[in-house]
Amino acid sequence: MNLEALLADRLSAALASVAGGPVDPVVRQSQHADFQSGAALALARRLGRPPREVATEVAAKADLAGLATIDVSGPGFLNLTVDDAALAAGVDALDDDRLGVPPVAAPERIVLDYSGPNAAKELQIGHLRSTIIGDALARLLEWLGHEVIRANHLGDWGTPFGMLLEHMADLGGGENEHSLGDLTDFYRAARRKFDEDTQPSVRSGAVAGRSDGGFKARARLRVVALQAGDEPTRALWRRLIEQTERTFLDAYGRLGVTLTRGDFVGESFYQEQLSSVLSELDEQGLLVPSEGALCVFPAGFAGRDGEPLPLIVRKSDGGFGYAATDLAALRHRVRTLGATRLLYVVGAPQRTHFRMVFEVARSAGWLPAGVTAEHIEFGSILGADGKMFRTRAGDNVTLGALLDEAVERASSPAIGIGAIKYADLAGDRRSDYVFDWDRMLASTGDTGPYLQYAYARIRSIFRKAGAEPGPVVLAHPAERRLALALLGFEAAVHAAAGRREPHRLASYLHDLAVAFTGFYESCPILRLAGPYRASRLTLADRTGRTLALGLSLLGIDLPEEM
RNA sequence: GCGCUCGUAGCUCAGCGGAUAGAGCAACGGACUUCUAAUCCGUCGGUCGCAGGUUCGAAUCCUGCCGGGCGCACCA
Repeated sequence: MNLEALLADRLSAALASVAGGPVDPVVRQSQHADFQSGAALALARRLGRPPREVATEVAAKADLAGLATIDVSGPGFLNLTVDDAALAAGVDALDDDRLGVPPVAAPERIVLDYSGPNAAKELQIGHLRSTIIGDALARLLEWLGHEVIRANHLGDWGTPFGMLLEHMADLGGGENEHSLGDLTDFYRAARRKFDEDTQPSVRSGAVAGRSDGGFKARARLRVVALQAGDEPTRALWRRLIEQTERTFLDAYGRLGVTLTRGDFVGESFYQEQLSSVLSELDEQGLLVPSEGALCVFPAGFAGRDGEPLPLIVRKSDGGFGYAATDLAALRHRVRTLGATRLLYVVGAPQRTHFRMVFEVARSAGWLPAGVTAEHIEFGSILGADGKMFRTRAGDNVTLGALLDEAVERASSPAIGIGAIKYADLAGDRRSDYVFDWDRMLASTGDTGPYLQYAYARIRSIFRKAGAEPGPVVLAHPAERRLALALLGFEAAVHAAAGRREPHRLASYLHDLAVAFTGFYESCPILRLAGPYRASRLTLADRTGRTLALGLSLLGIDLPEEM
């Protein structure tokens, strides 16, 4: 049941009849009543009539029988107060698995690109937001009835693999798995060898020496071998990728993220499509040689010096960068996978990149009418000092270490990890946020534990309650407030999914928990007998269902007890 | 330099064209013989960065300025 939509429906009929055409009823929650509409104010101006007069006419024509009462207030607001009987019936009806929310009428096929860590590295805190936000959106959109194709765009290709594979070969070809046991150490060691090799060319080290001379050069050759399909090199590469995929899946499992191995489609997958990306762009006359590279110059992008900014499709050394891969992936997702909507959950700093990619794709005809691409950007996680969140030593924080600390501090995986996820999802994703253990683990306030606690109390009641829930009767103001909150679920889910803003759902759930806690404090249940007890049990039951469903859509677990 | 983005209560943030700007934290004062007090109730606290403009109405839209962040050709 969607109260707002129901009220808006009834009001828009009245508004249309007064205006002689469709008018957006703009029904919103209000402090002055359950809901309000300011539509008459705007309409009055259009009609050149006094606002209160228009409002009065709309109120008179609105058919709200059995649903709400309406009155004109202030300069011409329409205040709507929902009938208690309608509220009670609405809550009674929330007894199915979907809480009365129907699947969308027109499902889309959505490719949702998120997480995207780099192979051969552990997941870092830098991947946390993309993973958490992306997974919440995946769950939400899927639950609403869309077909969601999760795409974990792994960084499994490119220049760093030269040094990684060469280092791996030095260690004995990766025969022994534990050489990759700690990927962070492995990566660091390779990096160190690469950086410490200052020799300008391979020539001086060509005399098979024990010194590591020429590591850099060998790494470069290794990249060439990888891209040329050299089988021993490919075998090393596969081994490395398999190992890292295993560690990613472990981390996703711990985090409670729905990505599976089948969702892993790394950059390597698109390598054989790159030449045709190039040729199609060329056929359309979009490709421009510049300083040795092949570029597209989408309109409206200027660089530091005011010159047009290129999207570099092929580098001057003949290699392909991420722009080419992103274009290939986009084309593949539309053309082969048949997506009607592309979502990229990637940090805000890449905004320009995605604008350019989308613009070029449109020019190339890879984003036809009816297909949309959207960059779901998000801000950074900051430390208490307001700078990027790092360890004391200045290193990136690994996800494993972060989750360990969360579980230790909360002494419960569900609570610790839920706290991290909730903190990430509770604010506007575009804003940076400060990572603060004490705040996110607080049992009071807008936090995961607060919501989980409300749920645990409900479960506790039902462990003790003998009687069955019964029809809702609203007698206490706290019951009414809770009922109203319960009926706001559908609107919250649609707001969150429609704008790809999970915090709309998170903050709804917090409001619901607050309404429940108020009810819990002032409306005893177990002590009662008869219809009021049954009614309150129903209210508690619906709250529990809504919290459980809502939090599951955000990817947050709920303990039965706390 | 150009572009994008953000500046709301001491702190962390909602609100993004509508009625006296909301939460949480912190501070202060209350509430447990009562379904989990990991809770609740109350008080205190804001010229919504500054200045103009559009509008019946602006934290919300436009312009300028100040301040922070990010981006600006071969790393993704």
